[in-house]
Amino acid sequence: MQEKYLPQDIERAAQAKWAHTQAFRAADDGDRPRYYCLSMFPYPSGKLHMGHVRNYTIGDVLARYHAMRGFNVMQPMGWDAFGLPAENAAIANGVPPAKWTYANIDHMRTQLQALGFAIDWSRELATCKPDYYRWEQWLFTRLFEKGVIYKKMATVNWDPVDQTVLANEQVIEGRGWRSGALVEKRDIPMYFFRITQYADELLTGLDTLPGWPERVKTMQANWIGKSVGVRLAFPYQLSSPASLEGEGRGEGGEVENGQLWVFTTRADTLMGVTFVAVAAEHPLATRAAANNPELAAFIAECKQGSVAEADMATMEKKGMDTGLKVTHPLTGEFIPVWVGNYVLMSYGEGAVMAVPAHDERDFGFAQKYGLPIKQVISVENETFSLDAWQEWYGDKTRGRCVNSGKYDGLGYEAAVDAIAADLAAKGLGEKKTQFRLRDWGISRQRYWGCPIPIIHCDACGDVPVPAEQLPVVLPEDVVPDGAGNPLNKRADFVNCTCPKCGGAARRETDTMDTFVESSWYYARYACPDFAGGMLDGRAKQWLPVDQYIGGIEHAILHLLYARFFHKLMRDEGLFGAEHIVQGRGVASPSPQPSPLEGGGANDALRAPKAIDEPFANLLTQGMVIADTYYREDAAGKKTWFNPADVETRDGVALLKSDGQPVVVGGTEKMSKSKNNGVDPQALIDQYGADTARLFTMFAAPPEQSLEWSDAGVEGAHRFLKRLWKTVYEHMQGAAASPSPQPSPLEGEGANDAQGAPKAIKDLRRQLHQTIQKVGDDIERRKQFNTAIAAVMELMNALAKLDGDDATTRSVRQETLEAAVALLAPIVPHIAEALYAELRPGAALAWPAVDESALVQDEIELMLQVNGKLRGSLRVPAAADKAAIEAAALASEAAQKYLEGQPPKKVVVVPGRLVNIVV
RNA sequence: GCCGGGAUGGCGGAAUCGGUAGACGCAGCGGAUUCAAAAUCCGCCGCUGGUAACAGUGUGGGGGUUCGAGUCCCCCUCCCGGCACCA
Repeated sequence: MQEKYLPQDIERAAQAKWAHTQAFRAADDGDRPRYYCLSMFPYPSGKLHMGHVRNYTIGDVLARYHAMRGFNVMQPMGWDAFGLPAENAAIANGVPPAKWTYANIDHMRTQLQALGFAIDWSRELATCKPDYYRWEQWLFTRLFEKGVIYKKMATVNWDPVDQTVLANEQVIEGRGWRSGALVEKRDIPMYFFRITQYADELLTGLDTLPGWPERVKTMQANWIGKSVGVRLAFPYQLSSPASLEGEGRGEGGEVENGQLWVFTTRADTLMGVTFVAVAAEHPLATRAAANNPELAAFIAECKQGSVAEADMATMEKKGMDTGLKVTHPLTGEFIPVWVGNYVLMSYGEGAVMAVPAHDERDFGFAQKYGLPIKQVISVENETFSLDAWQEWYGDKTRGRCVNSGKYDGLGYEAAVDAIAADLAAKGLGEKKTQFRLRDWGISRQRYWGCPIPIIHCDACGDVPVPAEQLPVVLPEDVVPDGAGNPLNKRADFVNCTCPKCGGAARRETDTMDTFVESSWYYARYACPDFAGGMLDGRAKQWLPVDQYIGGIEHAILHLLYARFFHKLMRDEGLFGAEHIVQGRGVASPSPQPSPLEGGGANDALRAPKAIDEPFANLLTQGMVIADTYYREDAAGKKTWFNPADVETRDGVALLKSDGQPVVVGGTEKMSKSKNNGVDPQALIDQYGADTARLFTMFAAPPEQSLEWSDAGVEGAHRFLKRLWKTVYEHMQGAAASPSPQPSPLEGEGANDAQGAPKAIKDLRRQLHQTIQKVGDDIERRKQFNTAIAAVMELMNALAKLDGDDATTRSVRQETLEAAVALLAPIVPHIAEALYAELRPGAALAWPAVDESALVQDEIELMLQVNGKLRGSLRVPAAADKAAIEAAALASEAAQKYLEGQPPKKVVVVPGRLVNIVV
């Protein structure tokens, strides 16, 4: 055995062996239970970052653990290859996005392979390849014909200088990122997925996902935002535009009757409405602005700035009176109509009824513009005052109606019911369930994406591309210049013939949101080579994904879209005909298959699973963060330095190149802008993949953010060196000993109460406790840092075990074999090499727990007096409560505090503590 | 602004069901080894007082429940993620 731990050598050898034996090829057939372990695929941005290393190591630990326990594991990998950064790189460097993307993929694949992940590379896919996106286009055309996809107008960020649509990310403080021009909102036609049709199922489906983090389910539920309220109308009469002002009834001219619809969850406050507010894009606002230049200017101002909700919600609330009046649906009173910059056209009806007395935002608005505030809810012992908003004004749980005529005295629910009934009788309203969730607009005015398979024909309208003409191939030789979609300039792409009438037609040049590609890739991994359709029978066999791993930042959008897409594919019959109808699939997910005992178990077939949800278990990992360092010049411009170029001496951070100090700027998410990314490649080159893997798993639990630390990496590497050395010395001892290599102790031998020395018994107990804990930490708790800590403790204990007799050497052998196997999912290369030394020719197997080694005959309890720790107590493991209490009271510590008095109370928690209250 | 999460020694973190706060690792300090250094090995290590035994105190801040609270409840502060065209 080699004396030194040489990670580069053993990692190269292990990876070569795995490649040669195709060790990670998932079998599509066979009767071993399956385990589908999936990490979110990367965007091929250039090179791997630490977040990738962390994500894929977590997945790899789970995949390798399950493989060791006998599962048929599938862990695939692919590339989320369409997207904006490729276009940005093209603008910056003049390289076609396709070329840039494929080069990045090649480099990153090499990096992933160097980390030794147990990936089945035969299933690799890239979303920018026609053999992938053709099926997305195919599904689009099916859904378009079914009406699940439809076209409507939607608002986008428009850069008036670059003449292009901007992503929210490209709008910096209301201005275009390249031109610096003030961004405008502009309405353009887009295609939408009718995700709201599935809102209820997406909400109730969350209850069938016990393997998802509560917080992700809560976020999704809030995002879907189901609320029961009342949709109601404020009738109005408008005369011809010439006389729009005044009471709105108009003298002379044509009278137009209309209804302004709003949605409210507080119909009980309807009698307190003092104005209604409409969005700037609302038809009524447009109408009123026609001959009101001041209002038109205000509407134009509202249309400036980005469409991002965070911007909308934090800006100053502004409004303007339209001069129009509507009538209250119950009282017939005239109510003024305002335009409000805070009213969203895309939610509800694009208009809200304002009750300043009982809505905080309306209250502020009314105060600002001097609009009336009318109290219609009161709470006992509370006094209403116009001076300031008070919490109870908006509380619907405690109030009763006042100043509301026949509704006075009613509580929230009774008032809503009564008012809804009266509105319904007049045909001016009804109860309605409203979702916050909006339909998913997928049109992007960008080049590097999946073409939307629609042909525009003057005679036939929007015609979906027939299946036999798919895929609509995206030309890959295009270089975008940042001004508009370059596809529009490609006559060879745009010009085509209408599939219906054969006349000249134009191809749609918008591409799809890249979220569409990432919404179904998990299913395609089951059958990436299937040329006859989107999915084949293998998808049904592998799905749902047993374990999905990815960043918490995807908690809502990606995970919701993928759940939605899964249901679309189900209803398209892609998982088998029996699942087509909603809700007719298997009712609830089966529990996780339990690990196989002994690794064989042909009968432990995977139980039937629900096909309604794509991901049975979800793990959301935290970010990787690192220190930032900078220097500031006279003009206040900061230059950021990479942590790799900085060293800390005596608590002062110095730049390595000039030895001068730099400012420490705090710990932040690794990013290009702060130049604090640590390149995994440098780490692998210096310490090897196992050290990189060990450190990322040890430094923090998966769900928390992970702080980068060079010293921590050293520590991880040191542990692996020590592990290597321990095995080496053990093997040297074995070679020198007269007896052949020791076999590990099995059960009885060393464990016999009289036979074995205490040190041996204690170590074996710790060993088997550790086996139990590590399995539990990996499989149930998914907390790998404590699993590693437990093995470290075991190794520390082993180091203290002296002796060279046969029994000691056998226990040492048993302990080392188990420790190496327990670490194998985390540091597979070194484990492979050490196990080959400890057990030549044997395959790595998960160690079994020896229950008899866990038995203890005496245990230690802590002794508290008044809840404070005052001593400890040794009692037989079998002692009952009375015996423990007697022993506790008799103890020296108890006597000291009791001072001869009887205790007030004694609390005995068997196996834990005794608390004496004096 | 809205939704979700977090805060524990000098640092990363542990404490799994309300029961020994600080496991494990890093840094630091002391020692061994060495001509010396690196590497390695051994020991110490929350804070305050004390030579020590020990005592007090301590999980972002304030209050509460309990024999007992890092953990449960109420209020507050700060930090992070998401907000529909970044992926």
